[in-house]
Formats: sequence, structure tokens, C-alpha cells
Amino acid sequence: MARTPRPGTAVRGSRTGRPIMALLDLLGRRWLLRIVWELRSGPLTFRALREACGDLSPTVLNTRLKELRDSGLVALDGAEGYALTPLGQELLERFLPLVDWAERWARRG
Amino acid sequence: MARTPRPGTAVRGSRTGRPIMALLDLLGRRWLLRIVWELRSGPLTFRALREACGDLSPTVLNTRLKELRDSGLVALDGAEGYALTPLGQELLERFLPLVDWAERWARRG
DNA sequence: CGTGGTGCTACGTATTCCGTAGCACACAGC
DNA sequence: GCTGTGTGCTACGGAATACGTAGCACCACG
Repeated sequence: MARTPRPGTAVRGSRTGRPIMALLDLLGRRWLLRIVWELRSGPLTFRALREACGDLSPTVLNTRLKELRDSGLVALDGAEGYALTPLGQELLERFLPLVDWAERWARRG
Repeated sequence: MARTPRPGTAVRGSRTGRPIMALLDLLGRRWLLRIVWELRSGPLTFRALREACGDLSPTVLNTRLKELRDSGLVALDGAEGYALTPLGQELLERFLPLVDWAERWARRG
């Protein structure tokens, strides 16, 4: 399994350690953005998260969750399940302008 | 090869046709965001783009470029090479807030 | 003809992802 | 204790995707 990309270290396709490169590597992994997106309105259990993502395989979900936890974007609260950390919520907020863009893309593309 | 995700149609993990789902599928493909990023300051030839992305294999680069062209984000101008379309530039602009976030992520994570 | 540039493809291998099944644990009701 | 149901999570085999190398066809320049 590929290592979780971290700013300051070499990632796939770049050895400069620049944070943007680590981010591009992280976000370019399948299901990762989708998982963050599905957590937008509150915590979800492992199984609820699976269902929300169209029943993706638990193998991949667990791999992505490990990467998200290692990156500090998601945390597991025993009571409520998986939730975005404050850092993860900031990422989501900065991603929101892309939702508007997607709407325009749908009308044009 | 997997179909290029389009808003209004079923994509991997969602059959609602919502634009955001198509976007999440598209952006979640390896190297795609990186390619858009490397085109941020002007057109690049196929080979220059390969080099900028850390010499990724031409197979994958060509696959991603086809997806980006099908999506209307990138166009090939015979004279200068591959360049972002206006739509692609809008996407890049809306992605820029994430660069700031990555810097903060580097300090915290 | 030779050299060097372009976009792009073939092919075999390595990695990643998927789908199904099922584990270990905790808690509730009986 | 014994079921039933929920939790997070893992094993394993097969499918899809990515990689790395080599090289093709084309075009311009000399």
C-alpha cells in the first residue's frame, strides 16, 4: 500500500516536499474527496459511510480512512463514528466553490 | 478504460447525475489535478507536460488528456501544445484557495 | 538523407481497486 | 448463557488501472 502523502516529504511525482504536491497526491486518490464530501453534514459510521459512497468496498474505505486520519482531516469518535476535524472542515469549505463550478460545467460541457 | 465522467450521467459511485458527483469522480483520478496544476502558467507540449509531472508514463498522460479534453477543460493547440480552456481556468481559480490551505496543513499536520 | 522535434501507441509488469465473505468485539433482550 | 444486532475492520482472489520502456508516424530544418 502506498504511503500517505505528507507535506515536507517526497510524494508520487514530486520530491520537492511542497505542500501543494502532497495535497495533489492525496486528493488524487480514488474516493478520497467523495469521503470528505459525504462527511460534510456530520459524522457517519463506517457502514453508513460505505453506503453513502455507493457501497464501496470496505478495503478501500479503510485504506482511505487511514490516510485521512494520518493526515489529520478525519477522526474517529467512538460514539458518533467518523467526522471531519477542524482542519478537514476548512478543506471542505475551500472546496465548496468547486460545487458552483460543477453546476456551470454541467450547463456547458 | 473507464468512461469519462459527465454531469447528468451515472458515474462511479453515484447514479444521480449530480454535477458534483461527476466532478468528484473526475478529480479523483490520479494525475488529473496535477496536470491541471502544471498548466497553470501557460501551454505545455505533451513532453514538457510529462516532464513537469515527474516523467509520468505517456500512457497515463494521454488517458488523462483525453478525459480533460472530453470534459472541455483542456484543449490542444497545434502551435503551443496543451492549454487550459476558459472553463479549465475557472476550475483552477476555484482550486487556488486549497493552496493556502495546504500551507497551513503543512504547519499543523 | 540525417537530426531533432512533435503527439501518441504497444506491450508486459506492477500496483491498486473491487466484491464477497467473515472475523472479533460490545451491548441488548431473554 | 445464548441469541440477535450493531460496531470497526480484515483476508483473499480477481478485475481494473497505472507504470516503464521502447518505438511508431509525422513534420521541419539543414
